[in-house]
Amino acid sequence: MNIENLIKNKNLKLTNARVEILEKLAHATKPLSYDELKNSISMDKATFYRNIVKFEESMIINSLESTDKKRYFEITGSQHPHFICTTCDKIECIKESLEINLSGYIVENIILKGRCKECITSLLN
Amino acid sequence: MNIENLIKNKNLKLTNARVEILEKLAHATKPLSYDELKNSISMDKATFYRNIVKFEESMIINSLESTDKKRYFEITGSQHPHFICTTCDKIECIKESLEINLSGYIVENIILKGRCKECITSLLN
DNA sequence: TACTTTAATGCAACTTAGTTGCATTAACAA
DNA sequence: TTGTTAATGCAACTAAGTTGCATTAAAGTA
Repeated sequence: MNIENLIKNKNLKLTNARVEILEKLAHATKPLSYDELKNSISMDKATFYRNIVKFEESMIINSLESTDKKRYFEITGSQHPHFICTTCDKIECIKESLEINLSGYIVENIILKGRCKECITSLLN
Repeated sequence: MNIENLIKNKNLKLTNARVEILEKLAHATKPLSYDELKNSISMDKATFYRNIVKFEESMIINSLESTDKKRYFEITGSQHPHFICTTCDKIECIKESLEINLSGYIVENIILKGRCKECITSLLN
């Protein structure tokens, strides 16, 4: 599925801003914040955030709140857990699946907080 | 361990503000935000947040970021996962332990995001 | 293709959770 | 009791994200 169909299939108007945002997120290997995207996109931040709302309503993207007060955005699909390091604030995608079974709830996202490999190593030195 | 010892054992000065914050958090059944605490505490918000920093450094409390842009604080000890509902923003403590094994990382907190029982029920009606 | 409707956009002003500077006050060790 | 240092209150600030409004552009229709 290409970006244009991703937008059109949700009955959203195809605009440059929407294509730009989804192109960047589709090529990323981890969730990105507005702050990380702003230099490589050309729209106003109001447009960015209004499109983020539309994308989340349509479940094209999902987001998570980090320890640095920013929201991070990611294309939905092949959902996976995320790890947020409380020492360096880095966000990583976790490849291995984590078998959470919690009856009665619908779990959409798993976020683990703690110390990442690099921060554990530098603590030891 | 009472509140006063909790503070003194970390070599923090015993102040009214610190006792107040920890009293409230110790009696809570879920993590609380400044917004939820402000009417039952008597200090300025600057004092509140500066003490939060001290408490987190000393690992007396820990915190999590919710979907409502607020931080929620909780006494550390008997660590357990949390569930944040992406529909109603409610935070719940999860009783059952969730067996996460992720080699190389230190996992300090598990946060599950999704739909809570009440929001699933009201979706069906 | 031109026309029409409605939604998307840019800009600037705003909101609000959390932070900081500074003068004052209180904890606590000697 | 006093002296040192950290904690506090107040007010001003910061920054991620939101909103109002006038303008523009998408896309359905003739």
